[in-house]
Amino acid sequence: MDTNAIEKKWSSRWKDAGVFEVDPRPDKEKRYLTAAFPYPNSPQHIGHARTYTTADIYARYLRLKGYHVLFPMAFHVTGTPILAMAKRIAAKDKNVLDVFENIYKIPPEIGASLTDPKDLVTYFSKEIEEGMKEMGFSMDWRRKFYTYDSKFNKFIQWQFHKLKELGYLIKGEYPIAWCESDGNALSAHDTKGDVDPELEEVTVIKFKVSDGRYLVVTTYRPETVYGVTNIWINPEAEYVKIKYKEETLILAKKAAEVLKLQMGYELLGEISAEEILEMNPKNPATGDAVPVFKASFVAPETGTGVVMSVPAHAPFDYLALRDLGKAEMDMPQVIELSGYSNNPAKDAVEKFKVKNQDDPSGELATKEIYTKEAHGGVMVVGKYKGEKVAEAKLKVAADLKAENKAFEIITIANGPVFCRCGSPAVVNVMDDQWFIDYGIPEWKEKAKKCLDKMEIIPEKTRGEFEYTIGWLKTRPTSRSSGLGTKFPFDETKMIEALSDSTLYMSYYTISHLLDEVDASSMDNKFFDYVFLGKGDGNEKLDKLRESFLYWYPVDSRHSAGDLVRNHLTLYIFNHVGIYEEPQWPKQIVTNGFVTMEGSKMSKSMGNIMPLRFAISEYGADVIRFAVVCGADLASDSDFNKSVADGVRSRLGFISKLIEGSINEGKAHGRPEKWIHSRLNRKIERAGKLYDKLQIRHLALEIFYDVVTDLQWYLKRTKEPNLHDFFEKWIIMIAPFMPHYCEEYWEMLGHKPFITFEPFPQADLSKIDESIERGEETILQVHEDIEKISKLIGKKPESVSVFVASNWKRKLIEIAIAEKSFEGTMKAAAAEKMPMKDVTRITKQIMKNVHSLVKPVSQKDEFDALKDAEQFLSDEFECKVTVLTEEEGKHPKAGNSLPKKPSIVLE
RNA sequence: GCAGGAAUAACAAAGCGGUCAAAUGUGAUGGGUUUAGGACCCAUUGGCUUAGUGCCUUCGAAGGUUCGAAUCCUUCUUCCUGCACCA
Repeated sequence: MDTNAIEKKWSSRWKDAGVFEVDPRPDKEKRYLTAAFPYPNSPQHIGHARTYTTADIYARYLRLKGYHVLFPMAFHVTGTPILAMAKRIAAKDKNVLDVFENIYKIPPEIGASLTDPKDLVTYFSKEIEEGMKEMGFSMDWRRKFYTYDSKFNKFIQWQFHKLKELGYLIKGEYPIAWCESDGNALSAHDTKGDVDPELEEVTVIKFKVSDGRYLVVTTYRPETVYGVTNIWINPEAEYVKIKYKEETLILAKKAAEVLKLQMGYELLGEISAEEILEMNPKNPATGDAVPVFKASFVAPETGTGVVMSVPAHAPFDYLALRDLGKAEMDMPQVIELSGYSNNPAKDAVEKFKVKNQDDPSGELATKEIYTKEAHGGVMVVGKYKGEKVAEAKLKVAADLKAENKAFEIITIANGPVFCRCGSPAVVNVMDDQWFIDYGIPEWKEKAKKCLDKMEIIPEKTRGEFEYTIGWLKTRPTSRSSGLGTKFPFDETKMIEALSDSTLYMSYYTISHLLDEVDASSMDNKFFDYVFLGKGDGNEKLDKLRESFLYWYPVDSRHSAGDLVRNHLTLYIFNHVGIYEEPQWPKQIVTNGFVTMEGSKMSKSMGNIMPLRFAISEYGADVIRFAVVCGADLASDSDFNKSVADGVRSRLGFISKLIEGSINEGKAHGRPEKWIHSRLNRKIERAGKLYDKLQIRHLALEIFYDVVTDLQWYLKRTKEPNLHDFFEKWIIMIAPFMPHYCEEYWEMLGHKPFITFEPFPQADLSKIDESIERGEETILQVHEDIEKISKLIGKKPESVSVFVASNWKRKLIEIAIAEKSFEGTMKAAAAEKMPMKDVTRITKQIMKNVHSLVKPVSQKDEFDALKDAEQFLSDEFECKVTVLTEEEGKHPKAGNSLPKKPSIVLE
C-alpha cells in the first residue's frame, strides 16, 4: 500500500465531506476539546505533535463513542518574539537564517524575506496548518483566527473589562529590566545571548553620618547588622551624593547610575573617598558609630558600592580586616552555628586556607558560611535572639524598613546583562503597570473548587495545580510592546501574551459566525449577551449565544505539562472568575515532551525533526504512533528511528493480512475462539484506557499485543479467518491510525467513514477463560519440547505428552484451601490419594501456596492439547501424541502436573 | 534553598504486596529465507544447573514491616523540572 496516497486520499475525503466541521446538534451529546494553540514563529517539529495527537486520538475516540465532537484550532501571535524575530531577519541575523535553512529546510530566499511580522505569521501558520492537516487532526478549521485579529481583540478587551469590574485588575509599580538607549523593556529575546535578566531584591541599610545624611550599604543578610564593625568602600572608585526622599545618600557613582531609573533621585555632586573614610556613621540597629575602611573587594557597580563589614560571619570582611592588620580586633558574634566557634567566618577562612581578600578561594568560604548559617544558624543577639536565621532575616529587614532605617532596591542578579544594542541592562520601575490579582482569596477559593471537581490527567499533576493556585499572586498583564490586543484602560500598552490565552476557548464557539458582524459593533454589550446572557439579544446574537451554550464548557483541555504553572492555572482562574459554574472547565490533560534518539531536541544540537519532514519520511499514522506511544502521558517520550520502523513494519504486516483475509477461511476451531476471546477482552479494557488516556498502555494492548496474537494465531491455524476480527479491531485502533483504518474499512466493503462507526461492544460471551488457558498450555508445551530437544541435542522422532490426572488438580485445590503442608497432607489422605506422590507434589507446591490458582480440569487441558496435536507435530516435524496420565505407560508420565504435562521425547 | 517528579536488566520503558528473573519495544548474538543488501520469520540475551516444571543473586543504597517486597514504611544518595512576566 502506498502510504502517502492513502493519507492524501482520506484527508481530502474528510475535507470534502466537511466531517470535522461541526455545528450544534441538539439531538447529540457534545464533547468540546481544545489544545494549546501554536505560536507561529517557526515550523512545528515532532515534539509539538504530541499534544495535538493525544487530543486528536481522544477526539476520535469520543466520536466512536457517539459524541458530537468539536476540536478547533487557531494561532497565538501575541507578544514580542515574532516582532523580535522579524527584526532579526531584517538585520540579516545569521543565527536565525541558519536555523531556518538548516533545521527547518526553509528555502533561504523565503527565510530572508520574512522581515514583516505579518508575513512571518502568514508563512509559518500556513506551514503549521498544513502539517496538522497532514497528520489527520480532526479539526474544524473554519474557526481559525489569529490573536491580533481585530475581532479577537474586541473579545480580549471585553475579558479585561470583566476582570476590572470584578476588581481583579489593579494598577501599580513594577520593576523590569530596561535598556536606556532603546527605551524599552528587555526580555530574553532582546538581550545578547538570549539571557533572561533575573531581578532580585536587595536590602539597603542606612548608616547615619549626620542629620539627613546617610552612607548606604547593600546586603543580602540584614540580620547580621548587629555584628557590623566597620563600613567598606573601594578607594579606587568614585562616590557621589544624591538627594532621595528629602535625604542625602552617599554611594558609589557607578551604582548610582544603575539605580537612577528605579530610584528617581537628584544628583547632588561628587564626594571623595578620603572624605568618606573620615566618617563615623552610626549602625541603625545598635546605635554604635563605626569607622570606614578601604577594601579592594568592593565592586562599585554592585548594589550601592558600599558594604557593611560583619567579620564574624562574612569571610571577605574578615579577610579584609586581616589584610589591614586588624585580625585581633573585636568581632561580635550574631549567629550561632553548631560545629563552629564564635567566629564562623574565621573558621572557614582557615579551613579553606584563604590567603587574602583577592584570593578566589574566599568564594568557597563565603558560600559555605552563607549556606550553613542561612539554614542552620540561630540568632544570639538582637530582638530575634533564639530564632532561626531564615526567619530573623525577614523580620529584621521588615523592622528596619518600618523604621525608615532601610529600603529595598532591585538588582539584576545574573548581571551584567546587555541589550542587543550593546548598552547594559538596568532596572526600571514602571509606575503604570497593570496587574491581574490572582491573590484575591475568594477567587482562589473558586479556582480550588473548580479544580476539585475537575478530572486531571495524569492525576498526579493535581498537586502541582493546587500548589500553583496557592502561590499565584499579582501578575503583570500589560507590556510596553508586542503584538496582540491593546490594553483597554491604557491604549499605549499591550496585553501580555499569557493573559490573552486564558478565556479564548469561548471565542472558538462563535469565531466562524462573525463574517457579517462588524468589529466596531462588538462592544461589551455584545459579548455580555453572547457569553453571559446579560442584556437584550436579537436573532443574530441568539445564534451566537446558542452556539456558545451548546459547546461550553470545555470538556477537555490539552497541553504540554510545562504550562501547568502558568497558562493552565490561569485558564482555570479566568473561567471561574468570569463564568458561572456550568461553564467551568471539566478536564485538563497534560503530556510530557518528545526527545529525539534519547536527547532533548534543540536548535544548537541540530536534532530537531520538522513535523512535515517526518510525515513525508514515515507517513502520518506512523508518526502519530511514534510520537505518542513511547512513554506514559506524563513522561518524555523518545522518538527514534527503530521504533518508527517497527511501527511501520507491523502496519505492513497487518495490511497484508487484511488484504488477504477478506474472502477467506472456514476454520472455526480453538484458535478462532481464542483470538476472539483475546479480542473481546481487549475491547472491554480499551474503553477504560481511552477514557483515562492511557495511551501507552493502549498501544501495547491493542497494537503490539495484537500483532503478537495474530502471529500465534496464524501459526495455529491452517485456514485463517480474520474478517470478523478485523471488523471490530479496526474501529478500536482507528483513533491512532485514522488514515489506514479508513482504507481498511473500505477494503472490508464498508462505506466511509469509520470515523463515525460506533465503538465495538465487547461480547463477553466470547471471552473464554478455558480456551485461553488451554492456549497458554499449548504454548508452554511447545516451549518445553523445544528446550528438551535442545538439551538432548537432537530432534525427536516422536513426542508423547501426558496430561495430569484430576486428583492432582484436586490436590492443588486442597492446598489452596489449607495453605499448610500438614493440613494438605491430612486432607489428601482423607481423599485416599496416592500418598507417596502427594508428599512429593505437596512439597513442591507449598513454596508458593499463596499464589496458586485453581487448575482447569484434566479434560479441558487434554482437549486443548489434543487439538494442537497436529500443530505440534508440524512444528517439530515428528509425531506428537497427547495422552492422559492414566493412559501413559512411560515411567515419566506420573511426573505430570496440572498445566505442566509430562513430556517424553524419543 | 524551596516545591514537585523520578531512579528497574545493554538501552528505552512497564510493573506498584504473592502467578516477578521481572511485560513490551529496541539493540546484540545465532539460525531460517533471500542473488546480495533490506525486509520478514524463529531462537537466545543475570548466573548456575537440568531431558523442560530447579537453585542462587538482582529492580539507586542501607535499614524496617510481612509467611512473602521491585512493589509498603524510614533514612540516605543521585538525577530532572519549576521558582514568575517568558511564549
